[in-house]
Amino acid sequence: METTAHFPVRDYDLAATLTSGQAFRWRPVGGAWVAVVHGRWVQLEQVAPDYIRATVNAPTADWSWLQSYLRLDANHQRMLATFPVDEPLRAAIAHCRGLRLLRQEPWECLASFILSSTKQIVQIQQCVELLCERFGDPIGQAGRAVPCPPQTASRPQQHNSVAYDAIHPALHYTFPAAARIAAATEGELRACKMGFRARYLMAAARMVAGGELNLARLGQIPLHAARAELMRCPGVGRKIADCVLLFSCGQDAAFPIDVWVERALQRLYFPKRRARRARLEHFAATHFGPHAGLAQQYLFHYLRTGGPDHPKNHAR
DNA sequence: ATCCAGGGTAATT
DNA sequence: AATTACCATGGA
Repeated sequence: METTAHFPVRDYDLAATLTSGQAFRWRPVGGAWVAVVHGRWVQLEQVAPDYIRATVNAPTADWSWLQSYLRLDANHQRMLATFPVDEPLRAAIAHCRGLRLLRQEPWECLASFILSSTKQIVQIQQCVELLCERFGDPIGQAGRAVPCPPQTASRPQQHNSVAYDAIHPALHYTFPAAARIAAATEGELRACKMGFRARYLMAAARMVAGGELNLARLGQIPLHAARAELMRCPGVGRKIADCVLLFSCGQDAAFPIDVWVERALQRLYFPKRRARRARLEHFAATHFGPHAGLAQQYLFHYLRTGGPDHPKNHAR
């Protein structure tokens, strides 16, 4: 049993994947990335283009939880080969070939994206972290128990992770279970800066904790059925439902359309006249193939970090 | 200061 | 069947 494991990879850009707006708890620490996954503290580092090193805080024989999370069994080349050959996708893939999808824990993913509406990614990160600090369980990097978080744990230095981990290397929190959120009050949730989303999160937590909404089933039923199931939650529309299905349920045809992707589809595929949302949804469902969700992630990442619309490229 | 952010909902046109 | 206001909050 080891606390370190090495995973051979090909076309896996760890940094791009962990910062592409699908997961919100990864923080840079030196050249590595730290988060809590499946209740365990874990540090990941791309030690070479074809190797990812994982370090955990307790001797571990079974790494399947991490292999699943990183989707290490996915055949990335084959997935890219299913894409239609068009210029926007070609440019997006050329910009970052190793962008991957993760398979996160469904409840964490659902809760996080309920908090995402009309928020910037940095804001979502802060909100999620605050939620974990208030309602999650403290765990230690070194595997030792963390008896009591410091009194000011609610705002540990703005989450500047590098400095923070150097000073308090052991302080991390699990993502709170649905039952824990359901047992809180809406006021306590609002104190985590989630505003009007507190009511939505509470409702979803009760549905999940009460067994009324079975997240584990969402990956095994047709996409449209899974989507409808998630949209029973107040505050969860098609976009958030598709995010949860794509980022945590392995529904690879799910295609969340946010403001960035909508602009991309509009400008790149319907430059002449304005296409309605329903038109874009139909186009996405028919044009990009069985791995449409990955294509969506490529367009999103490209537009946000280097595409023609990016500020650094002085474009409009 | 004003605008906008990985939206959703209910109220108006 | 389409727009519009509103929801809290913080960063740009």
